[in-house]
Amino acid sequence: MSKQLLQKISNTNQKGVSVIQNQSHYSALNPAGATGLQQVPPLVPASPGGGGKATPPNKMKKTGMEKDSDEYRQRRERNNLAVKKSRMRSKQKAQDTQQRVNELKEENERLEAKIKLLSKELSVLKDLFLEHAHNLADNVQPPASGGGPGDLCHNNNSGSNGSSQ
Amino acid sequence: MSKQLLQKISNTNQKGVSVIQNQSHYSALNPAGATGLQQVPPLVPASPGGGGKATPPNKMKKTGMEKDSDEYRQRRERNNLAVKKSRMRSKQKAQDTQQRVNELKEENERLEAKIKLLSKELSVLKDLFLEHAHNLADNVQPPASGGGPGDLCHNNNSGSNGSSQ
DNA sequence: GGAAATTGCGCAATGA
DNA sequence: ATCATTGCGCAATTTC
Repeated sequence: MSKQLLQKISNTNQKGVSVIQNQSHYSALNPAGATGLQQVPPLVPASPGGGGKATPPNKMKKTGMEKDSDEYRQRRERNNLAVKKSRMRSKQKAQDTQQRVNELKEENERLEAKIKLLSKELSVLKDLFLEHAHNLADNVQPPASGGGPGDLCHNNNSGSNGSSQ
Repeated sequence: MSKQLLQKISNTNQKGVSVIQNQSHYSALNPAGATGLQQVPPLVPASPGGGGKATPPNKMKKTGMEKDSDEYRQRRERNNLAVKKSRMRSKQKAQDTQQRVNELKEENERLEAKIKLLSKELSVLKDLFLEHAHNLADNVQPPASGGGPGDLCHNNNSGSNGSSQ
């Protein structure tokens, strides 16, 4: 709502000379001379009438480049098609990329969850090891007395894994 | 990469004078047949697509909506600006998304590597456990004999995890 | 050199 | 009513 004032006023002239140059030929409205200040020669003058006003830069590659030309129309149509196709592709690509992001994010979460799980398992096992080590160090080796912490062989690990997914 | 630049340049320089160059091709003179490719007939039967707006004999809702109107010109200019801005953003967004994909891919690789590592660690520890259990089951419980596989207390685990990122 | 593909840009309809 | 989005066509340029 209020931040478009400083962009490219460069081409937005405001000196009073609105050089709005329509490169069309029709211009009964704006016959040459009105603006007087007219540069930027249209590469495609396409000036048909050629009456009095000389459109000097008649630099068309081919004679007969007029808009009514079959050649022209055909080319335009082809190009329009190509443009459409290209844009469609572009859009699709962007979409695919976005989807890729989603997939990757998902997988990322999965992987992190797995890491968490593995870390936990590892932690448990290590604790068990430490405990065992302590028992050994304390020289406490009761064959199978009370249900103390000496019962190391029971691995209460859940299904453990080994297979991913 | 350099295409845009060149384009811009071609449009602006060469004269040093920034002219608006309002390319309203097609227009009054443009006959109807130009492009029959119009799926959605606009409320205002303008000429084909793009900048086509003319069909001179037209009932615009607003008197003074003609091209020479100040109002019109102003609106157009504003819209052009908005369009440009929007497109810029769109492009930027696409770019960001692409970058995001790359980042995510990288992180995924990292995570997978970590998983691999953790899995390996876990595997080793489990093997140790099994071995120990075996020894117990075989009733082989040498207190601390030679450096056989019974040396369970050595945890060659490096710092490994604990910290993320 | 030529055809298809990109790209920047403007217009108009439409959405918010 | 204003700005933002989007589809479309044109033309210049690039790519093949």
